[in-house]
Amino acid sequence: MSRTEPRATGFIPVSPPTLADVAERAGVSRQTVSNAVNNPDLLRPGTLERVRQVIEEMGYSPNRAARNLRTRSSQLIGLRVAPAQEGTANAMMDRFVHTLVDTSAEAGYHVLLFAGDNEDPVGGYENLMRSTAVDAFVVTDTYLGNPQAAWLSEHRAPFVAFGRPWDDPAATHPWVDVDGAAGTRLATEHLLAKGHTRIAWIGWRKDSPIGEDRRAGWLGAMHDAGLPTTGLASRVEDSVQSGAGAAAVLLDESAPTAFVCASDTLAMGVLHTLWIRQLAPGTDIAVVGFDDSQVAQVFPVGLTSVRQPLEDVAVAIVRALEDLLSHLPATTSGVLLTPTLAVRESS
Amino acid sequence: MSRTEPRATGFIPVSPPTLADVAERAGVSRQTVSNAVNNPDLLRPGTLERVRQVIEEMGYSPNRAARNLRTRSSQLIGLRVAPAQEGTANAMMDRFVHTLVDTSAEAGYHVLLFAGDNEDPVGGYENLMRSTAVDAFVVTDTYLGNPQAAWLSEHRAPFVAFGRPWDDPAATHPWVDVDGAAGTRLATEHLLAKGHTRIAWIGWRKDSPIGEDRRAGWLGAMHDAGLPTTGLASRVEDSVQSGAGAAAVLLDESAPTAFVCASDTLAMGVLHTLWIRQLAPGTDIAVVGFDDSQVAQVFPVGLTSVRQPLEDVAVAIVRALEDLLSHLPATTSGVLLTPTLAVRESS
DNA sequence: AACGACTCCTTGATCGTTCCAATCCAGCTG
DNA sequence: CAGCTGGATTGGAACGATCAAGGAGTCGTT
Repeated sequence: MSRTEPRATGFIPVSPPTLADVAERAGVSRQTVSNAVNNPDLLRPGTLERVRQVIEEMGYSPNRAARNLRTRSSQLIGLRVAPAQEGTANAMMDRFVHTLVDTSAEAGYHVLLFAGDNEDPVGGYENLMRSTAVDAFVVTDTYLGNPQAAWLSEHRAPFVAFGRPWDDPAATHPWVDVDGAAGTRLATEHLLAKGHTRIAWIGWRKDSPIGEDRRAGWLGAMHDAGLPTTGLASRVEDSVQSGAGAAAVLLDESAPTAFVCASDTLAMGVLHTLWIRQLAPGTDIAVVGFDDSQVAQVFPVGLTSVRQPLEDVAVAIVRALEDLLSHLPATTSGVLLTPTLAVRESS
Repeated sequence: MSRTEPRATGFIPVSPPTLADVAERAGVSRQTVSNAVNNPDLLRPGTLERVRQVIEEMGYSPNRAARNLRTRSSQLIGLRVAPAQEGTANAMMDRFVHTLVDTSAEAGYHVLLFAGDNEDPVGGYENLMRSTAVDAFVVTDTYLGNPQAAWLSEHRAPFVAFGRPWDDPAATHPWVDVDGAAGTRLATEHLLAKGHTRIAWIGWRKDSPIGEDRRAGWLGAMHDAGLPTTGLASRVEDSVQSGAGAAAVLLDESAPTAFVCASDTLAMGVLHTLWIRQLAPGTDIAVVGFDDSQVAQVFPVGLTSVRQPLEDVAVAIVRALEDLLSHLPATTSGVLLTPTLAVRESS
């Protein structure tokens, strides 16, 4: 009687079996089937086996909408994707999304992408939260003082940030980040070990906390080695042209033998300048980039680059999400991971 | 009475308002509120206005799970992401996903990413379909004779493919693809217009229908121009090294003045060889790649490349999905779009 | 023999929405 | 004025799962 007549008619796709269908066929109650799926321990082994077999036979999977409605959870994690824009190297995001999807799948979650609107950055979040479409969010762009983290905190929406709360160290939300300073320190020490002493820095303008963090790693390593840094640093915007320009100026004025850059994009610029000047990367002048992007890997001269452990970031984020959603007291509020160095021909 | 006491207690996030809450406050029935949201035309203007105001006041959004359960649709589109793997240039996928998310948002859909397992390529699809978690799928990797399209067709799962059904021209599912041959023809004709006559081809092995398609564009353009092609083509696997090797051989044996490549990866290899031989791309030898990937854009010498109209692909896919899900007769089964040429310094 | 404790399973209610059929009401017709 | 029409609104049922109680049945204890 749960399978009324009109449901099986016509060429319209036949509805999948329900809990009640399985129950009837197995000669047990709905709840028992439910338990077979969600709490197998509650059933006697014999019953469990029988129910499982019927489930298999009928190809039953719990209807997600019904389950979501009842349990008030969707097993979905929302991830905002910025509007498609040209040029910006988001190959890193690609790697991150892949690992996030893989990792959260293991924890029983799927990833829901939603469109971001630059005009109204929190609109998408609000919508999904109010309609209880996702259980939590992963927020990735916490760098510029964007209002998302604050807004989500205020509205008590569960979320984990990829990126430290730079502007508000007192923020209480969980976050995972990569230690940029440790990365550039790694790069600089690698160059020091190779015998370089005049190691230049090309980074971003002062208003980027991430940029300042990365710069600090270079500066610290140089100071620890007792080396001077005056005239060896420059701050430009993140583009190939700017990187090329900065490299040209530094080469003319300070004669460095190596460059550490805040991004692969800037490093590309350096390589460009070297190329024009007929200097061989790696032999004449060493170059290290940041992010280990696609370009670093395929460039005719492989670019040594600081590589973020995005797999570990994804794992940490998913773990934080699980803690958050199980209403456990958060184990820790922030996790800081250390990058590695992918060494190639350019250094 | 719909708002029982315990719901508003404690620090546990207060439940969002429901249809019934809005109805009570507005002094109308649930159904009327529902109509205000979904079928405004059915309401008298005055009523509509009043209900809308209450909705606004209370910050009401329909609960997605409940709606999904009742309507048997989730407004979600499933997209499988291949397991994270190193090296393969999927920056194109990145661009595609962005535009797909944007486009489907306009049509009221979100994109659900799910993990793919190489062992069991259809497992993820089956799961989501049986649990009615998504309304349809977008399948992107139809190149190698993978079983997904066939499996989905067989199980009557709604889906649209990005990529032609090469192995089965009789397949009836909707698809959208980019005309690779037209792209390489465009590239070749661009080079012909620049005065080149000895234009070489570096492509993939014969078992790739996409590769053969792209090759055909070059071949056709050369034939149409009455130019010989013997000794000017080579087939290798898709890697920088292979491209570099092929370029070296071709330069030695056939003295081409230009290269058309089946991918940016191969074009990178060509540039590498030119670099080693101190030949200037663009002035000495012209090079054209395929996909307009990140590397093409930032390479010290900008790489001319065939650019797939991924935005248009996304739009066409979403349109096909809408047709499919509204149970309209599909307007057309397949859509073939023409790429453009992004001209840079290398040609 | 009665009782509680425990295991295993079942029953009714519920989540929040939309579908369906029924009802109300004003305006028109004959 | 009854009868009809059609637009606006309503109440009950259903979607398919889980939750919260409650019943059998078995066992050991008093």
